[in-house]
Amino acid sequence: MPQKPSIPKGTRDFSPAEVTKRNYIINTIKKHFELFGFQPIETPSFENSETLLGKYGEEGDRLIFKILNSGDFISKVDDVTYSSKNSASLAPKISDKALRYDLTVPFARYVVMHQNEIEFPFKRYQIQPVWRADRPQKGRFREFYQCDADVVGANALLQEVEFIQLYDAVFTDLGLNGTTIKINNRKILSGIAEVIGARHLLVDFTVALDKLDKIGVEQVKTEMLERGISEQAITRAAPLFSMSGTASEQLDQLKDLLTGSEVGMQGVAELQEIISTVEDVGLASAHLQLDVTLARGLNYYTGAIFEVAAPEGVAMGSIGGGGRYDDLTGIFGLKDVSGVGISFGLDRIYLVLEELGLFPDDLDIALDVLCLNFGQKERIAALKLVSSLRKFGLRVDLYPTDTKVQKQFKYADKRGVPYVILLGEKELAEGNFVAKNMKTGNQASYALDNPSQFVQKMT
RNA sequence: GUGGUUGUAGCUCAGUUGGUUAGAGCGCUGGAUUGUGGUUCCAGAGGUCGCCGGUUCGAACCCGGUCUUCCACCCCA
Repeated sequence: MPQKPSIPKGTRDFSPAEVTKRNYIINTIKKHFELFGFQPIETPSFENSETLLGKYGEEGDRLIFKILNSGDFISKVDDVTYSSKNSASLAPKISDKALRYDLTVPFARYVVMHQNEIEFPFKRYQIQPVWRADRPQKGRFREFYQCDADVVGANALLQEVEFIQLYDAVFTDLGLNGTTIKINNRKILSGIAEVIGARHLLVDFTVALDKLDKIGVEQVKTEMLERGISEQAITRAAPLFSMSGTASEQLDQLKDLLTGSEVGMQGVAELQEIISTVEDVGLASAHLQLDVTLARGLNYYTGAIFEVAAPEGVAMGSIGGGGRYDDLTGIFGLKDVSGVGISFGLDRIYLVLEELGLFPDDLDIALDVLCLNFGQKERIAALKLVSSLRKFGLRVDLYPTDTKVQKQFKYADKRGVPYVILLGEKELAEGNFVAKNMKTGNQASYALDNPSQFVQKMT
């Protein structure tokens, strides 16, 4: 019995038209990464489990795909663990490898392992798939691509500015105008937690605060209470819930709030410098927006935090994110290497471009010319013509069999080929070929020994 | 991991309180048309109704389980 084919939940096949569109996005991102001086690296699809586990918090560990050991792995498990039926204790005994969960942690591992060959500051980019054992929903998959650019080994706010420009350059080039680059600073969040007396609850505080635009003030307060933050502390943090005005006005309000916190004031100063530099330089199409409620889940960010929102009116989670992490490589034994990085969410950008109809029209033309097949006698002349046209850089194909002309035309029409060449008995005898423009229906004939005339005509 | 939702032809979907042989549009194949596509006309192929089990004389329809889709939560790109 033939089995019904299927693919795992949250994974996708990509058809030619989709791959073409994805490549268009990837190539645009890659182009700008390189224009900004980033160099490509690649790392393995799977890492040793200990490299990944514990780096993304408890929730993250649950979402890491674990790879079963090879061989008779179950016989090596001791009886107590085996009969305990406890996944958490059994997993490490039967799995010592796991699929890459993001590109940042493998990059940190790469930097530490190759520190002697690297020239710092090291700017690298990496475009590879990552895997998460998550429940799929809109714009969320279990296998998806991340396009990351990071720089490590230099600690200057100029880098934050550069990443904002990079976001702007890529989204402008893609025609995606009106994106919002939200920026915040982890130090400000720490400072606030400090001055309201909830330092030990920083994570709970930020996770709840992050939901402000989604669930509203009252529910955020409720969630903070549930997470153990006192009513008094929430009252003190109240100015945050209604921050408004320009970036510099908001920064002034933050200064008032954070006067007692050294780290908080430092965050304000950093943001001030980044924002004013970006204002001086200017952005092409993106808006930079200070958003004090921006938190981002990952615990390793220590300074600036970025998140990019699609233009207004497009219902989509963030299409990019990033930030500064002062000590990412520390967990692998290399101290005092700071880094900043951003990530582009390829799959989500695809959905947004699709929704707004921003993919170039000519992207789905995969063949410029189809030469029809008239049979044995004309074959050699057709093959010669096809290869000489290919030398002009045209994408040209010869229909493989000499079926009915009607059928070959239908094929050309369906593939959206703009030009069809007819080279039959008549043309061969006269030493020329006929080219038909499929859009206008016009046809003209050209000398077989001078195909460049046709090439000039079609461009 | 929690809650909900979806699954019928290649695609989008109908299908009456459970009742003979499960339909439509689009697409596909062939023909009208042996050197001209898109439009039109004619004909044809294509289904274990997601899968497993149960109830029933009888199940696409009711019940249970399972997988899948999409959505919300958690979290995140």
